[in-house]
Amino acid sequence: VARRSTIRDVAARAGVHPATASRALNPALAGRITEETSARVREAAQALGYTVDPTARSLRTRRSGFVGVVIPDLANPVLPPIVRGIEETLAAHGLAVLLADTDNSPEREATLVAQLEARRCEGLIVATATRDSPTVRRLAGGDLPTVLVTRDADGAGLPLVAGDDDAGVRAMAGHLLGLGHDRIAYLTGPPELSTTQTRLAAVHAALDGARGRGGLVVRHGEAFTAPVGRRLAAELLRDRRDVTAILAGNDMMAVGVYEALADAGLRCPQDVSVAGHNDMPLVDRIAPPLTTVAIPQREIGVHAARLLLERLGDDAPPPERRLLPTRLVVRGSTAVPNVHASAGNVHGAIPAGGPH
Amino acid sequence: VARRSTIRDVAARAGVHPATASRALNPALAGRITEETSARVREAAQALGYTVDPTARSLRTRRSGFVGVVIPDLANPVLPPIVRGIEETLAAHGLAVLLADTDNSPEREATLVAQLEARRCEGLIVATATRDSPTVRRLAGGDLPTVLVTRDADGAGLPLVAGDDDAGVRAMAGHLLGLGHDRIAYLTGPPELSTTQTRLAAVHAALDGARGRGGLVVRHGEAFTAPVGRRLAAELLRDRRDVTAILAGNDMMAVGVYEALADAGLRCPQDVSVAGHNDMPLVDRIAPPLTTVAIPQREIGVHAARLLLERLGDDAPPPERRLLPTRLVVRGSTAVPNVHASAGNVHGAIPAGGPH
DNA sequence: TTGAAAGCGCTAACAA
DNA sequence: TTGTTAGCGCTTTCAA
Repeated sequence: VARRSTIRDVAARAGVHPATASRALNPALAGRITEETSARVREAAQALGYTVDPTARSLRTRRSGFVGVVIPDLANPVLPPIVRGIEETLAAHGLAVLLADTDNSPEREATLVAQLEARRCEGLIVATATRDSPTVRRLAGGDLPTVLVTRDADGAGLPLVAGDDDAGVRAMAGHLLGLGHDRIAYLTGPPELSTTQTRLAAVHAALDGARGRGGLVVRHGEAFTAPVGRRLAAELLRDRRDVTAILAGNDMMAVGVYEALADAGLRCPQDVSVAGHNDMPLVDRIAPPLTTVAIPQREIGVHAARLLLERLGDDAPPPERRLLPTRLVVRGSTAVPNVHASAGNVHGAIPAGGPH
Repeated sequence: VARRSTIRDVAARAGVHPATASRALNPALAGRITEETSARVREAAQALGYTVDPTARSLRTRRSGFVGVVIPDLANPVLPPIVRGIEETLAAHGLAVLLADTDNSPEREATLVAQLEARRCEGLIVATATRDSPTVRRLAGGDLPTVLVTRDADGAGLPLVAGDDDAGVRAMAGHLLGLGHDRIAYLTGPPELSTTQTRLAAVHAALDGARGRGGLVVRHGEAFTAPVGRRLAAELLRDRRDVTAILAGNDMMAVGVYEALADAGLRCPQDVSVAGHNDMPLVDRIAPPLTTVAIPQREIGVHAARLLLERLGDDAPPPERRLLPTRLVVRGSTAVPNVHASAGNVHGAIPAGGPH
């Protein structure tokens, strides 16, 4: 096994001092070195197959070249495209991604963030935030550049990139009102998540004033999953058989709502309209195809990475909240209330709003 | 911003030499140090909030604590659970995951693997292998411990963890034969992937001898995607209207087949049965629910990580090919040929085979 | 523009 | 069991 060649080997071969070789190989120092010397060094490096040892460089420069990405659960279909967007963007800037999956546990979040700090990450992109996460609060106070994605933390003042849920949910509410619904239920997740709060606030803003007051029922569940959606919908249908539309906090919950409707012998959309949020893969193929709000996942990742890159620079701009445009996607799960739909379902996509 | 404390600070506070402090903090050296000294050092470390600098340690020990995970496309729903399994298992052993997404490009594969090597990863888990990947061939010859997942490389002799596709496909073929199908088509991906080869070989083994010879038609496409599945199925139906069952290389292709059938005015499963492979999320909710082969994704990740951990040790065992049991999942997309199905669809899961 | 010297923080080898 | 010494490979002063 041949020993890996070092900067000394390169220097020796080029007949210069290691420091000179180092400088010749550093693009930032171009111009401060003779082109001839530089060429000789590059040639030597090439011949020896030299690549810099990032560990040694890190030790010296105090820059690790790593960014930590903290996610709640990679199996959540919203996240992979976001992670991809982050990874691509950072890789283009020579930064590598250290992936940490907390499995939705605050304790694991604390541990993993501590480990990422110990590994001297240059920055963090955090998708795990609960509104009151102590770990995130600590990060907000510290000097490790941090950007939140998808989920916000109260009062932390950290930069955030997310879909414009407010506009998306308002567009969805408008769509339902336009169809003539006035007994609408909103099934959502735990209040600890900003996602829950933001979407719920938008629902209230859009529906509280509309038509006969009291037309909106809200139910919280402990997670954004199909089983929880099913349970909430079942309970709802027991109490309030008169609802004409059920808005789910996300697509998985909507799938659970489908089950509860089937259990109750109700048809979607003829008896009850259902809508989701996220537009995850295959929801356009389920029965009925789900009306939902699409969020620009990869773009969210790209923008989060860009925001972090900005903050890694010398003059970090003030924390920015960047909300990317969502899109209302109308499919077959929503229809005019109490009317037997017969013709083909409406398909289409309507912009729901831009950054604000 | 307070300077981070170093081992020297800890040593000074504990009144010992830095080397002693280092030893006291190293669990592997327990017993070779006075318990009293050790306690004093730990106390000092605690008081100062000391955490070792992994960069400096790496430089000295020549171990980075990183494992590179190279995947073709994180947006492919099969992969996230595998990555999770890997990440969890390695994290439990103090190893961090460096994620690299090649976007299915051999060039990016080469570049990213080179970068992971440059970063001194201790090992690699590679899911991008094409059967003849030069990059993977080079890794097989080198001394960087490498484990392949899901996709094998010809003659590289590298350890591999994957689902037992052979058993899974044979079980599926048996299921179709059992229903009475004899005009069966297999739509699959590019021959460069071992996935294609393995599954195709199993299809041949199970179907070539069965019933009237010539009953099997095979078509290759350039990718395992819905549009490709749709195109292949459309072409197939143009040439061979008599097929009674279409076996798709994976679930996404199967979804494309659904579209082609609808385009051709054919019903599934009444006119043509369709089956997939992978059992990705929501294929149980599409219309009709897809019969498919489930693969133990997270388990594959866990075993890949374990195999790598073994090889990181001093006495690496010989390369092992570990195939994990798959499961035939029968849903509503397969039925007896040429019979109008009316009753509820069959649901169930049958073990398809174990490791061999 | 280049060379010399030093040191990032840690731990392995050797000595006591 | 502990201390001493040295050096991992690199880059950045400082001096020429």
